[in-house]
Amino acid sequence: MMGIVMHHTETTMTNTELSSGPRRTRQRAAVGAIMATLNEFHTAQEVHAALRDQDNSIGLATVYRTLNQMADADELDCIRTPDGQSAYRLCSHGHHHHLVCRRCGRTVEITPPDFEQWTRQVAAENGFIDLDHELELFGLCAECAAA
Amino acid sequence: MMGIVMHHTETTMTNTELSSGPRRTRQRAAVGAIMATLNEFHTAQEVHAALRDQDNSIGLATVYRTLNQMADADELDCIRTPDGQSAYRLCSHGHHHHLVCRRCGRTVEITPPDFEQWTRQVAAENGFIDLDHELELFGLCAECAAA
DNA sequence: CTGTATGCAAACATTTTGCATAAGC
DNA sequence: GCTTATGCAAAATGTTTGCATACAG
Repeated sequence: MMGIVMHHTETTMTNTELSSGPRRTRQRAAVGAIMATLNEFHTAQEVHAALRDQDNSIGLATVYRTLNQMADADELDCIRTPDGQSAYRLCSHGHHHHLVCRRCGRTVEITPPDFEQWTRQVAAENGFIDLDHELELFGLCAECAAA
Repeated sequence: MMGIVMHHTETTMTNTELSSGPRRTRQRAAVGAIMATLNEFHTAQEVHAALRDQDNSIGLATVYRTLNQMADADELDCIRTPDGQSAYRLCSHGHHHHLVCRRCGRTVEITPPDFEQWTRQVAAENGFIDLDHELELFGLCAECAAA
């Protein structure tokens, strides 16, 4: 973690970080493809099961790794479901937020007025940088409320 | 779970559910007391550790059970932290939100303008009831940014 | 005394990680 | 041919549960 000195004379990775992202593998393509077809949030387990069901099974760990990476790369949005699982969805066009039914999981996209701008202002006022935020509303949708 | 018929002639619990809530035990009092002193969200593990530190140690499972029960009884608010733990806080009268440094944990209380009112409006527009929400901002505070 | 609450340890579920192997570039 | 990605199984994590015991009412 500290003070490790590398003594080998030359690395193979010559050019300055032209490494150009992750390698294109069947598994990564499969995850990307299936995420493209899903419009709601889904857990890693669900994605894994869905791939298995379409005879394109890949390792569960790989699903977790890939989803994490895609989320880190801002390709996916990630939220925590009320029961504590991570759920992912294709990240379209800048952050957005959701109104989620805590029973059936139905989600509605919402856009708070002036929200992003307000977060920047608050952060600036308090000397914070490198801002991120999390905003979700939870409730019972009409159907679940009726049932 | 179903169809279990009790054959003993009389139960001890005579009157119609005058059971009057949970029993008052040292452990439950300890959890209640410590939650009363905390103004931020804290996980079960943190509560357990805090009690141990003040030589009032109780079982971890009991902490989980008690917090769950208090949350079910609407005595505590519960959120999920970004890393997937449940965090509890005394259920106060009008929610507030925070700007949290993701390095040192320093928190600043923030009050989005018209936020609660806006959430009610959005929920109503979408037929959602029994609303709850979660809003936190994360960033690097000035000190941590300098370091 | 009766039944609920506790503590402990084991069970559980979800997610992460170590390591040998396969595969991309 | 380097090096990254994968799969598997094991570890780690956070939480819940079964059961014998302690204790509140």
